[in-house]
Amino acid sequence: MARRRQAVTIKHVAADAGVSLQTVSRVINKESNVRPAMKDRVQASIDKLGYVPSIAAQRMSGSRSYLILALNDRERTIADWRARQGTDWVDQMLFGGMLKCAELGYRLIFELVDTHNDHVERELQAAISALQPDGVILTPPHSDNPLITGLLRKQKIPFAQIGSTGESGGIPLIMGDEGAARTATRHLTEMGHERIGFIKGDAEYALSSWRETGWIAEMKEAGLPTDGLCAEGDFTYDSGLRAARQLLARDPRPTAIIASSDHMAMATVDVAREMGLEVPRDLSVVSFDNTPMTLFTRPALTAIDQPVAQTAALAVELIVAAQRGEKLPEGPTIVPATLIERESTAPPARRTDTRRASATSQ
Amino acid sequence: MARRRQAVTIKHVAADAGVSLQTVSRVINKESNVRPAMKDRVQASIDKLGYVPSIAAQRMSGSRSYLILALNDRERTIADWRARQGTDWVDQMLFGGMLKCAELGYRLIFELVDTHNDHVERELQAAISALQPDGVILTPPHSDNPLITGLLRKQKIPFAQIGSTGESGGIPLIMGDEGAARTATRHLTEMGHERIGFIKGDAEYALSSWRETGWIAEMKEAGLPTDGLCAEGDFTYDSGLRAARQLLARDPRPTAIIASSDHMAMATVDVAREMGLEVPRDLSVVSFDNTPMTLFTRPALTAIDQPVAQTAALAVELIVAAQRGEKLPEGPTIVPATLIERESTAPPARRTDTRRASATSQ
DNA sequence: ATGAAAGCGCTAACAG
DNA sequence: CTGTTAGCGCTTTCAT
Repeated sequence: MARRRQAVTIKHVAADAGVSLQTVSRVINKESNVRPAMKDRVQASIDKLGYVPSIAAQRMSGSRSYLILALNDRERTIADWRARQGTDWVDQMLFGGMLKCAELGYRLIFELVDTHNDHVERELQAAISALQPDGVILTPPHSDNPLITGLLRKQKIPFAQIGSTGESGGIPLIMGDEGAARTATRHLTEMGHERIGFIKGDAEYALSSWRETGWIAEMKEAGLPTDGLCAEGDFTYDSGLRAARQLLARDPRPTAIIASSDHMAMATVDVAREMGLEVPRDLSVVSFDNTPMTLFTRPALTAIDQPVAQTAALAVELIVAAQRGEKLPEGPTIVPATLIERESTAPPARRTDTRRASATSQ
Repeated sequence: MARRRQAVTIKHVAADAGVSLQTVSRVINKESNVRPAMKDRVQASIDKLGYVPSIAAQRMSGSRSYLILALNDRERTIADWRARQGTDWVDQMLFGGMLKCAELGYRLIFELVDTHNDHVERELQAAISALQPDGVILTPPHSDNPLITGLLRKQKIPFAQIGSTGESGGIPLIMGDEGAARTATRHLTEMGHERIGFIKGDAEYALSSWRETGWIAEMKEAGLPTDGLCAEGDFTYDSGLRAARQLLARDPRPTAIIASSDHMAMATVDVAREMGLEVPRDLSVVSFDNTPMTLFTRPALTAIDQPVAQTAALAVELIVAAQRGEKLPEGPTIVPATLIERESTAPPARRTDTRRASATSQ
């Protein structure tokens, strides 16, 4: 086993530029106390030799590892991978997080943790000890896990909490779930829908209740009832089936349903079809998440897009800012979610409604 | 900026166990020359203190970084992420690669490179210098990029080449593309199809021609013609549209088409529908890749599954084995791809064929 | 503004 | 089998 050494080290650069190690180090770290002429000379040597600092060595002596850990729920992530249904969550996390990291000279490390396990602390501590990350990104449903946030706070590692309002001392980021639910509801009320059902997401996720709150608020403002129009779900297709059956069994039937996940929306479409209803003619469906499947189902689903990539990028930015001691925004950073109109929504068919000219929205 | 030190170091363990640093190191690295009693004592201290070695420090002195780099094409990966179509490639790479790494005490780092760029070498060298990985996984279409393989060979970093037969000195792994194409073809010939079209993949990928070869070989063995039944494609939906139009314009029309990607298969289904043909009644379609969309299209696509996760896991295993100086298998490791039968294939309709009883295969 | 010295946590090489 | 010594490449003091 040959001992592999760094090809070009700071020493080589120092020798080549005829300066001390410190000066090179200062240039690398963009410290201010280096004369421009000196800096240029050193930079020239760096470029010439193709020198890149070793992260391991930087971490050994300094305080930064240039590593950011993105923590995700192991069980759920693996289940998604195994199902091969392409939820796109991981991809979008990497898309936003990795690229932003690269931009800032950091590196994103994707990591799984057993949230439900008592060993979370041990497991997380192991990852931290091994990697010494400069920051951690927490994702639902464990953005507020006190075991995790407590550990990070104690170790003074900056952490972003996606989908949390941030009572636990991290940097909170939310994807505007309440507003998104209002947007979805308004989209339907403006088309003339009055009985709009809502299928909740997994109660373990804080965003599930935010979405419900948004729906209720918007319905109230429109002067529409919500009693009996809310069904329980847990994001899965099967739970969507149950919830949709429950809602569509009502008399009068809802003319539209908002589902808190694409899978539950797909289940709703399937239940409707089973009952002889056509989407969107007899039932409009709006889903949450905008995962790839919304493109391939027929009709394609009108969905609330979760700006996962953008949120991950922002999380990285804020962590780096925190790490540098910069001032952070006050409350939670809200990344607004937008509605993508596809083919599953239309004005209600059987109402006396002047807007029913076109059956499908564009 | 507080200087963050390791909470528990090898020193603490050594002190706690009353032994030298070296002994602890030996226990960590599972070296054989430690007496069981001693080893147990040290292990007890490790467990008690919750000690985890710092990979930065391990890398600094030793020869291993316990990091494996998975290299992917930047342009294509980002395009996929942006399109949000959930190709699942990244997920499956992580699924297989990350979990296997975790199992072996390694960590997978997902990295993007600009293959078409002249800076590949510089870029890769930078990643290697910064991370000092113990191994690298190369993925199509750059598994055989001589700039990359040359660099890795020179630095004596073990590397796996997914989708390559390994003339460049790496560890070759292929997903049995030729056999898979034969399987797909046989699936159709056994149903009674005689005019089976084939849509090629991007010529930049070696596997594109392997698949073509398999189709030709199987057709030949069945005594069926292939002339004029092969159309160019590049994996994209649009290229699939063109290729399908070309094939279906022939007279007599093919009764089945094998597409080298799911997107091209979906395009084929759309073209068929446009021409008033019903899938699978009038045209059977088999696709390659088995990405999530095959589940959501109607009809759901019969597809050749690419065992990406399994291949990535094997790549990690082989790299670690190489790193440890173990002996590797001789030729390319072939991970067989399997056919997943869904709804897009059926016996041809207009033939005098005894097997036409059921219109759709299960 | 620049340089010299002292480690960071760990392992390779060598003793005993 | 176990311990000692000398760095790995870099950044942090502290001098100059």
